[in-house]
Amino acid sequence: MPASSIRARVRAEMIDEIKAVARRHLATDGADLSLRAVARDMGMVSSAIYRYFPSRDDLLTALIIEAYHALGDAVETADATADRADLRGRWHAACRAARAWALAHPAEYALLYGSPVPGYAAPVDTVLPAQRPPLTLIGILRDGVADGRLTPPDDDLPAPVRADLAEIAAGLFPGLPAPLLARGMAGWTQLFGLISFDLFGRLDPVLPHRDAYFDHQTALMADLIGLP
Amino acid sequence: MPASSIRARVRAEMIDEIKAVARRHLATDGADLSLRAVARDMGMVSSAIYRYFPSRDDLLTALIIEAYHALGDAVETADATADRADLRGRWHAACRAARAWALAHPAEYALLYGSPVPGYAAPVDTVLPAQRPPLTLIGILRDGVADGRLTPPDDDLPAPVRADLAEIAAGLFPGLPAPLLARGMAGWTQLFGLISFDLFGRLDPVLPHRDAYFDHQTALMADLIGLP
DNA sequence: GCTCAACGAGAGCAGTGCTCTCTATTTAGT
DNA sequence: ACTAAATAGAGAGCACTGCTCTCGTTGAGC
Repeated sequence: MPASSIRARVRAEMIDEIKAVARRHLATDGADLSLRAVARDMGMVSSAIYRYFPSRDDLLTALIIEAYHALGDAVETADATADRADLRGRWHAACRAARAWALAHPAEYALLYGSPVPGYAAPVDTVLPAQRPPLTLIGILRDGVADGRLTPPDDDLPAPVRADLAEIAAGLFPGLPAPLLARGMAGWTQLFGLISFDLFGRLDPVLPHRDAYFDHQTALMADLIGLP
Repeated sequence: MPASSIRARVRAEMIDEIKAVARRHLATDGADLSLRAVARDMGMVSSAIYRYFPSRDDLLTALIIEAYHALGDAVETADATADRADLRGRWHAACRAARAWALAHPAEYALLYGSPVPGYAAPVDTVLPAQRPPLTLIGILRDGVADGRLTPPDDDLPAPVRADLAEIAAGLFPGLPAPLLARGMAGWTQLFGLISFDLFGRLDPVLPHRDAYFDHQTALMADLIGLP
């Protein structure tokens, strides 16, 4: 191993440590990450951080990508662990995994799905990781259609909506009918809304039994989709 | 009119103007409201603002309450304008009004439904205004049950969920069965998710026909609820 | 061994929310 | 009508932020 790589390795470790400290700050102090506080925690001066991240937004972007992957991993492994033939079981497992991750990492979830930071535009690097959770969910439907366990609905969609959805399906879920894709996206939208309301304290005072409520609501969407 | 009230009137006008300028800043600069910038726009120095609002959070709270009422007004009048007997028409009108208001006031919507500002806890004054949109939506279901146009579903809810929902119904929607309330809340959650995805740019590149998509998705929820 | 890039420290800039003090004005009480 | 008190605004200042620039130091490649 050439000597040059030790500097590169130290650099990579520094980047990792900065991200780790920043993630810790997110968890304790909330979503407004202070670069200077991160630097202080590392015994560095704030300008030194700029050797590794050109700006605070770039650090945030790195954290966002990592968070998307963490959430994606959680959802995908939950789905993969469930019985492949049990579509409804997979749906519930994936939904519960997403909610569990969000409850365990509220600040990171807010980073991903909260209101966009003013002036911050999500870079292209984030769009693929961001697609993983919905891709997993709708992948369940595609599997169901493929092996005949799930009979797609026959909604009459407005032509332009059907065209848009058909294009999406052609690119990501070959063979998935547009009406079913629409219902799957409804399920994903619902999942996001459920977790957001849960996390941002919109229903905890009025609904003490939130786990059971969540399960029932995701079951409603499973019904809408037609999961057996 | 006693002379004392002219000072009070000027004060009220000042408060209104501060809120108006702040709202304008929200619309142009995004959600991170700068108190100093508002003061500059009014030809005042920043400390003078503190004669009217004890802190930046209090100014934000005032804006939030106003925004909730603006959204609530939009949704309620849309519902009230529609044919009272046409439950599905009322549902769509209310949903469309909420989305239209959000698209017209994205920064204020983000203030209401985005990730909570770190350290900012919504005061009690906001909870009643915040309930207006979902109250309107579920009020449509209550009306439907009351006049027999809407037959409630017979889902078997987990006992604790049924109890929680029954308590909510007892307080806000007497006579509304718990399973129907659950479906109505699903519709509200879905509406929030739809608008958020739409507003925060999560589906505009992939779904050009967003109006039609929105209508179809809200129709799906109307189906789930059972609106005729 | 020399050279140049990388690194960290430090100072500094413009901006933020907020507090405190000081002055002018308006209100209220006698 | 005069005085005392409440109110409004200005200004300075504190601690903090992201970010830029300059300065030595250190380490890697030739």
